[in-house]
Amino acid sequence: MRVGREPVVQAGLKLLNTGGLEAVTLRAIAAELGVKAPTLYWRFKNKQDLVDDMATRVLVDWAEASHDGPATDTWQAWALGYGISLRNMLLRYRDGARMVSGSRLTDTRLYASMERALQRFQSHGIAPADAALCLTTVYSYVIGFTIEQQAVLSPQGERDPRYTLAERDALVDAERYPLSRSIGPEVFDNYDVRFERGLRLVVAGFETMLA
Amino acid sequence: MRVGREPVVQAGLKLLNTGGLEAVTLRAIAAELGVKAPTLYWRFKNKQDLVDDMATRVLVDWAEASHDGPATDTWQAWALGYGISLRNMLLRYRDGARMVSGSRLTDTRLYASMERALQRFQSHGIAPADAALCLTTVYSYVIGFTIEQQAVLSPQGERDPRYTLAERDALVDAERYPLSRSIGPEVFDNYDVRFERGLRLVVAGFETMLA
DNA sequence: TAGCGCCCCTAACACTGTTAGAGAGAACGC
DNA sequence: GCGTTCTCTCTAACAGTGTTAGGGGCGCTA
Repeated sequence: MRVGREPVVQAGLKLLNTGGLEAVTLRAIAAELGVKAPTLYWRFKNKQDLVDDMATRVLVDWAEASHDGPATDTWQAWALGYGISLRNMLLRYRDGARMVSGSRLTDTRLYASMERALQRFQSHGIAPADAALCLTTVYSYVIGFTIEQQAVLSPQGERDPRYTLAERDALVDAERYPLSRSIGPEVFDNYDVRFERGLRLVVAGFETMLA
Repeated sequence: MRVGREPVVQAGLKLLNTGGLEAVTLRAIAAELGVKAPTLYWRFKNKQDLVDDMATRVLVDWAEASHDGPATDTWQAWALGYGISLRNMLLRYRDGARMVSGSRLTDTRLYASMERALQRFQSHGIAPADAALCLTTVYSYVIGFTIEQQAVLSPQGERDPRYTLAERDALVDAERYPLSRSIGPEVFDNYDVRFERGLRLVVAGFETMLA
């Protein structure tokens, strides 16, 4: 029992951050632990099993850290924090959103966190079924938005050269598509404020739906 | 000039539908066209270049078919149709959402469609910057939601055995997590109505934000 | 001491995307 | 008509991937 599951997951996350999802290879993870690739099959059924664990670990960290932290008086503020902290956690890892979106989450600690979230909504008079709609909608939005962002921007803020604003301007004919061109920064930049605006959209929509 | 880009893209989409994203391999595509794999490099810089074209073609089909079709009197109805038709198009291909989310879109016909969308919003007195917020938020939501759905459900409606409701119930302790357990169908089923509810959330939120 | 189960190894298989380089055949300039 | 060049496809190969089969050392227990 020298090399358990946990060190393998940690090595995988380290590789994820340095080289992205393509760099997460069984041989590289094994090398990180001073071991050969087939050894990993002693702990994991296959690679997807390992990646599932990596994704789950990221979400468990999120759920146990920020998620339950500050008690807010309104469910709106709490829902906003839910989405914002989720995105922040995904952004801490390169390709974090892509990894989580393609993985299966198993750890029951996630259900504990979900349970507390539903309780919180219920204490504000919101039924679990409605709360679930709000949470899953926010979740989908965060995943979709963050995948898009991480395809363009690295965690250090450097931009994929194929996605620069100048590149886009060269492609979009200013005379035929003036409106599309004018919203360039609105589509390719200011991710933080754009994300929060969209998130507020969702929460506000849920609010009006309850009424 | 026997094998152009277009037949290659079509062969790729065919393989995508029969075997999912993992089945889209250069050798398989080439075989589909009665040709060997290296030939594809005459038309495409690399595999990602090819997949980008596949994703773009799916979105162009969507934009030119349903998107501009029926003239609706309210922008709300139009925005709903935007999201619904986008999801429907993604669902027509296995792993459609995953493929689109990871690809770069280049065809300028997409900008033409975007331009018409912005015009439509403008004719209702909505500034392009605001319209862009609405469109990108809906887009992110659709991508995130559909990725999640396609990870669980095949286009023919059959379910990945690891994601059955019974499997979930076995994992979620009914005594400790009663609320989480009660929303099982709300999280694992009824994708169509759940999607539309979430979409209405977003549109309603944009509506209240304008006021 | 004998056996057994845990852990890690080497070797190999069937794939993948990708490149180098050769050759068939049409198109072009002289 | 001839030679050259360009377009397209091929074979062969490389480095790398996930994964499996099977061997062997080490420590525990009977």
